[in-house]
Amino acid sequence: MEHYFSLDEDLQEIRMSLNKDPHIGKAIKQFWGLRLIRQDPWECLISYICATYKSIAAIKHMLNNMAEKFGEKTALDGFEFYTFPSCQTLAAASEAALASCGLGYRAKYVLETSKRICNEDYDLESLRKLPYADAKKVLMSFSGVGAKVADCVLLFSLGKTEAFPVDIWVKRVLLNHYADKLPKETVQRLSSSDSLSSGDYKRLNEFGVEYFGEYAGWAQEYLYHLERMTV
DNA sequence: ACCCAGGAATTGT
DNA sequence: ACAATTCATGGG
Repeated sequence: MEHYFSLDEDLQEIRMSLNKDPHIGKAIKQFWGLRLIRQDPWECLISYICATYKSIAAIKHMLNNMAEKFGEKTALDGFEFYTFPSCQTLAAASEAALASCGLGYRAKYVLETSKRICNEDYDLESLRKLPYADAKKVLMSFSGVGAKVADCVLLFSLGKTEAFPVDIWVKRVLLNHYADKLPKETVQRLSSSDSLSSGDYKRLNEFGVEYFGEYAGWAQEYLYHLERMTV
């Protein structure tokens, strides 16, 4: 349990190294109790593949559906729940059955990635040993996994604290509070467009990693939560 | 009915 | 390399 909530990390050092400006200072102060979870990489990978271009409420619904349909029913302290389905189970599922959980076009990605991990008996934990950039390339070779999903898995499951996932909320943070530190033409393009090209993702991601350093992922979480509370 | 969502793959330039 | 388009579905 301590491991799951990252309670062994040196929070003092992390907070100090991240406190580079008043805005993140405010976020750190407001979310003093924030922890990074360490999720199982398989569950994390599939969850974030499903999460692409979906609202958080809809994501919860999808994952519940998948667990009820493909997971195992277990009980703990009299509380019943369903485990997250194994890659063998999902690899054997039909695309239609996955789609009916609310996955839509993501069903194909989940199926392809499940089959590959199952067939190759791929151990996602082995990515821990690779440097951030190398592990990211491997993850992005799976179906349905782009830079954002890869960064989430690296941060939440594989201990890469320098990973800096850029979703629409982090994009808003950077535009609203860090525009003066970004290239002018990038800021202009981002504020006039709703989507994020792969090139601009890379620019924002690299800004985060360079500006906040080896704990950029923690910075992302502080900023993300502040932005969501502020709206 | 309408709008957009913790983006990625595909196609066009 | 980079920009535009498409993608299926649910919750607010």
